[in-house]
Amino acid sequence: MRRSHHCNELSIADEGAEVVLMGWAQRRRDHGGVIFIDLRDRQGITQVVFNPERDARVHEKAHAIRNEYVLAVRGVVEKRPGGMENPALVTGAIEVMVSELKILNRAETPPFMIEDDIEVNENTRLQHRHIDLRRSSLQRNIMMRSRAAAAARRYLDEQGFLDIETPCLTRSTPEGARDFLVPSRLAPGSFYALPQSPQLFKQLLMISGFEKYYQIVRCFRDEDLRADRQPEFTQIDMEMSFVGEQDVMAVSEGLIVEIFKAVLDLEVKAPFDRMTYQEAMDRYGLDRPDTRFGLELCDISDIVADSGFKVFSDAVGKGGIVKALNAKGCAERFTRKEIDDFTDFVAVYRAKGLAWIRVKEDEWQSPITKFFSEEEKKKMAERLDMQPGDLVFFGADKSSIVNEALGHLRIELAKKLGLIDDSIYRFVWITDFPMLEYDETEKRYQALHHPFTSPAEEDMDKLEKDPLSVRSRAYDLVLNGIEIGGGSIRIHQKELQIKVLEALGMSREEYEEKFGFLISALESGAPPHGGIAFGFDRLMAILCGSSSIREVIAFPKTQKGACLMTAAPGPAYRAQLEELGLKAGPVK
RNA sequence: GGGGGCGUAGCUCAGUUUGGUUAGAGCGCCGGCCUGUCACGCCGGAGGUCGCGAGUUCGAGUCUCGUCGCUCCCGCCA
Repeated sequence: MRRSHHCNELSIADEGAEVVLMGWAQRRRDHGGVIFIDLRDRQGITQVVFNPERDARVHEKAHAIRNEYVLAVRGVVEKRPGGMENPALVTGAIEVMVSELKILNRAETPPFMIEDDIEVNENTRLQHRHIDLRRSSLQRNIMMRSRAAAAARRYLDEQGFLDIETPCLTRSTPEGARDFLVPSRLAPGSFYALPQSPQLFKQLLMISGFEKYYQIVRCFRDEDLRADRQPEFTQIDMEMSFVGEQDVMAVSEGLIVEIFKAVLDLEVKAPFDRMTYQEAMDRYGLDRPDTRFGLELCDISDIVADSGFKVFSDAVGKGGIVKALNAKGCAERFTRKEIDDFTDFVAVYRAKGLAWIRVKEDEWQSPITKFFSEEEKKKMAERLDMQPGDLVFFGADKSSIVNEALGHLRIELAKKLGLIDDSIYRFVWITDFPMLEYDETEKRYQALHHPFTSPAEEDMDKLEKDPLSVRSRAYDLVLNGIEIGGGSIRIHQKELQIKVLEALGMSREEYEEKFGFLISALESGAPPHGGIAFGFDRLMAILCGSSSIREVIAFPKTQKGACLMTAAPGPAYRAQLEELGLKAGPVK
């Protein structure tokens, strides 16, 4: 038998045709006489019928069918009897009256039902991922991912980008994330590293003159996992020569538009909004603002700098800030207990407390009101637009803590208040990032993006005197509060690259050893260049409406980095270790 | 490294607060009946290392300690 149709294709127009379908037995309904099987393939479901009056032998054979048996059936498409149509099924108007059945394979009863609405522990699902992947929501996600990748390749190819592969076995660059190491057999005691991204290779390709590069590429980072972080993940990686920020952003917008069209049949409007890092931090507290709703933060440091409320005045005195968040009309929306819960919520971000004021008709109900002068109250009320019925939260601390705590509180409040419309996609470019940040534990400057990002032209002279004020030519693309991509215009001149590496506290020996090959490449005629990389898994999670990227990855790892199907990672054989010159336990 | 949640039948969960007879339910599975179902229906049945280990106790699914796994978050990570 040879398959003639998929299980979503047949309709009333095919009535009378003899067809062959192949797929899995989704469900069996045996009425003693007639037997119905919902036959499932990757496209859909068709009801096939075994009727003893039509064919006693094939009906008898159908008794053996159980869930997930693999079947081939030949039969005639028939219009279902009046009133028996199933409108929930695309093929619900017809059924296939089977004349020939071949059981291609039997199957053990699956550990869980192949249905979407059933809730199964994730570890059971991951142990039997091949079965889990049969569920239609995962089939849909994986198919959408394939369509997105195809759209990206088509678009980038049309734009003149070359798909060039870069090595997976490469050199460790102990900057940024922890590397996965791969021991070398031919050079015992030496190690390759798996790439955290093809960053340096794509820059080298620009220096080689390829001008436009892209790759849908696996990247590896040996850090702790999250719902949106796996140890291996996929980027849509791009790099272009002779471009500035605007060029990279424009190509990126075109790419995103194409992907949304291909996957969701949705017209996304470009160009996207732009916002500086500073504005994002001021208004939203985070460098990846969710701009689908308001509830913005407001700085009141100047008003309370000399306040009688020590928590506020001390914070400002020590160089910190005081910011507020006005939850309009929420004075009665939350109980005292719930407000206390918000204090616990922000404590996670190291906020020591969360002050609040309920604005009543004639007074402010709050433990802190009594500390403020009339003047301070008046200014606060004005700046925060405090109206009766409002509930205002305050954070006071170092700016990083206040912003992070209130930034997350803002999102939490929006969720609780139903302010988020998850049918819309709000994109925003974040620009003008600071070039460096100070690492308290290591007592040195670190690149916020990476050390190959170019400083902004006009800040160049501040690199030595006031490094923290230098802005970079980096840009992130944020969608609904999630960072989906980031990139920069790179440094293409040796002198500047060295200056930046030195600003990061590297000695000449150190940068020569780690990045000597890049520096010498920059001397060989490097064109100005820049690029971007999109987190493909995160993008797909948003497109699929999933809260975890594990739902858009065929074979994801658990939070401990294990693959429950293959039991990776596992011990090595002693002989393998010996060949590699390694001593490590446990061994087999 | 730290904090929270979960772990009882193949799956989802109740039972744990207050220790006490033979650990229950729904779905699934197996058998029987049933010719128009689509979550088919009816009858019957099988199925348990209560994650694992120690402790307290006359007695532990239940209390204590340890440990393992899954998950969310902080740190870490761009």
